Amino acid sequence: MINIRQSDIAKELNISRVTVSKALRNHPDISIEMKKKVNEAVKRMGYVPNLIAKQLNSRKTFTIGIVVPDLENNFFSYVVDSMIDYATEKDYRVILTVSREKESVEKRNIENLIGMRVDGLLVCNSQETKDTLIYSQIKRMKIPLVFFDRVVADAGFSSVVFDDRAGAISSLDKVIGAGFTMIAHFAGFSGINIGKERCEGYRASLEKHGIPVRKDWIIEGGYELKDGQSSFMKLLAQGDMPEVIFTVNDRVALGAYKAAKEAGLRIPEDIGIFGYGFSEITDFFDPQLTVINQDPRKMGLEAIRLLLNEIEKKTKTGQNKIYIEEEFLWRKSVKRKVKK
Amino acid sequence: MINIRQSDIAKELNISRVTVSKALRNHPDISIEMKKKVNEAVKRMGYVPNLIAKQLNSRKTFTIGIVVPDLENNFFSYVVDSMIDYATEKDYRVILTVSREKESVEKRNIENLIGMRVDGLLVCNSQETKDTLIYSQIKRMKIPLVFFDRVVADAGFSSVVFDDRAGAISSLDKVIGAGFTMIAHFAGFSGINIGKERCEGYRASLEKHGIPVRKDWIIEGGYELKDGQSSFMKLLAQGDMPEVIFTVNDRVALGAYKAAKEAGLRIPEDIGIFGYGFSEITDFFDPQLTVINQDPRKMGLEAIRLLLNEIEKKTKTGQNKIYIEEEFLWRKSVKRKVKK
DNA sequence: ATGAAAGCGCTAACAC
DNA sequence: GTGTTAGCGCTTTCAT
Repeated sequence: MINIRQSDIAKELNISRVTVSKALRNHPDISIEMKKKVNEAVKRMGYVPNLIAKQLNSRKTFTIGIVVPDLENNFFSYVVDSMIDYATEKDYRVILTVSREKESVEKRNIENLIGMRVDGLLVCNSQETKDTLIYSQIKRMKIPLVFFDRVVADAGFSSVVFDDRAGAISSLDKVIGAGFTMIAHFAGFSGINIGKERCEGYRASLEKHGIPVRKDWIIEGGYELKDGQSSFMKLLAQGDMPEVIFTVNDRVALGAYKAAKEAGLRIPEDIGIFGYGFSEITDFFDPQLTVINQDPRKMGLEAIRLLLNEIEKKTKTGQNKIYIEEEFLWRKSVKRKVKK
Repeated sequence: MINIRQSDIAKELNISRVTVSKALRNHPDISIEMKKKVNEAVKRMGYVPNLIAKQLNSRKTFTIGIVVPDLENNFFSYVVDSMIDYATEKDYRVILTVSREKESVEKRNIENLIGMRVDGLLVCNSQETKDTLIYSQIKRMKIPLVFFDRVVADAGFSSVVFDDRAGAISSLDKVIGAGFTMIAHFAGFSGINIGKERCEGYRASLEKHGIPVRKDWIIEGGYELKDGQSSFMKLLAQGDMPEVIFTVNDRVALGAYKAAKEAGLRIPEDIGIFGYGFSEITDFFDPQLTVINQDPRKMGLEAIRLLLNEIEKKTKTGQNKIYIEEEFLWRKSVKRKVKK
């Protein structure tokens, strides 16, 4: 690698390195002719300023560190995309790391990013994450950090999350409002937060409308396609079918689609299906999934916005909790019984 | 932001900063007891080494700069994911930039990454990119660079690409081998490289098997869903339907799906559809698309592997051209007429 | 208007 | 074993 330095330009022009530095930063000290000369030499010699050196003595890197659990999950790739978009607009760079849902990797990534002296961190925890020591250290070091989607509670950092319980309730309200009362739920595992809140919302809405909550219609499984399939099979085996199924996420919904079709049931004529997800993916479903849409771009944007504000001290650090509104998109996979 | 430096530890322990530096790097000079003392202080005081300073005098950053045109395109997010995977494994970091298919942004991103003194670059050009000046400069600076997917030819860099023409031919061969002769093609625009090669492959295979190429069965459109729909409508309007449609990519295929279903045609019973794409997405199609699979992870992995080898001088720079094999996945959207 | 000196946090080379 | 000196490429005083 060949690198031209300011001092090379200085030598070439027989001036001091400081003059070059000032000229490059358009310092009023320097005469216009000199600036012209310098800029010319810069082009001619192919000088590219060394940001590392600049960062070292400014103690500001214009770099944001991102930690996501997994990029294979398209949700996160959209989140990251929107973050980079905004960062670029504001002249920040992004170092992207992936934890593969491993607590140890998450920790290593964060240490690495701190070592790089990023100006701030955007973190979505891995599913494993229990040990919050590193976060209290970040707090002590006063490094701005914003959690998104998954949060270490009580660590004293700002966060951007969805309000799952509220989203579930308002969606169920709509489905019930459209004339349905027989609604099953393919839940995740009640252990994990995400599944719990959605399930609670489901129960709350039914109760609100005086619809009895049937235990045999809440089927706990996992969060993957196969879980949707097996839950559907289980439901079918029980014999007593609901009109609509509310699924904990889009992969489970797709599993339900497959199982339903294999059982010769049409969607939405024979069985309606809706659930959590995000529109970019569920667009592909046939029929398009009626979805409680969690917009990854909104989340990414709010998170990095908040972080940059905290970095630039426009907002108090660690005090903000933003809820991203979920949007209910009524599409093809559920058919209204009652007109709006 | 609060940062502890080696000198702070030195002061605390009443020793020289150099001793700290050496102890931290486990230098044989230093006694075991001293190392213990230092490491203890490190923990206690929350010292995190400043990589910026380290990079400045080692002139090595262990950082790779990536430029992709667009992360919304899931293909690229998988590519990036696999790159980060491998980079992390080899203790490299990744700065990720997105050009949004803009030449100007691509250029700015690259300059930025060079300024950060990344050890190497992984670049997929924007669709606009014409001006190759920056690439000749990179060549002059001897910065290792590997192009992937889209390449600036003759810039003297290594590259990793798919061999579209070959992939199309071998796939068409298989479809023809399964008993089909009436095969239409929804092409992109012949102006763009990607569409051209695929179309050439289509023609070449038909000709090889003595099947006349019908001009009215090569329908040029764009690369988006709506283009697949309109191409299908056009085909339908012509009245003379093929048995199978070969589409230039998966979005066009999905458009064809939609239009076919609306026209009351069943896939694959009434019409078969297959095309370029990648399996992660086309899995969602109903029925699953028979696809010429371009594996993004393979591409990402080969690209960063090659780059790291060039960085570490295990391979000559700029001399390698790797073709990623495309894999034909025979799935549900085309039904064999003849047994294998 | 131009330049000399000092320092950002770290490491390599060379004393003691 | 431990410490001193110098330098990575840049910027920020402060002289001239």
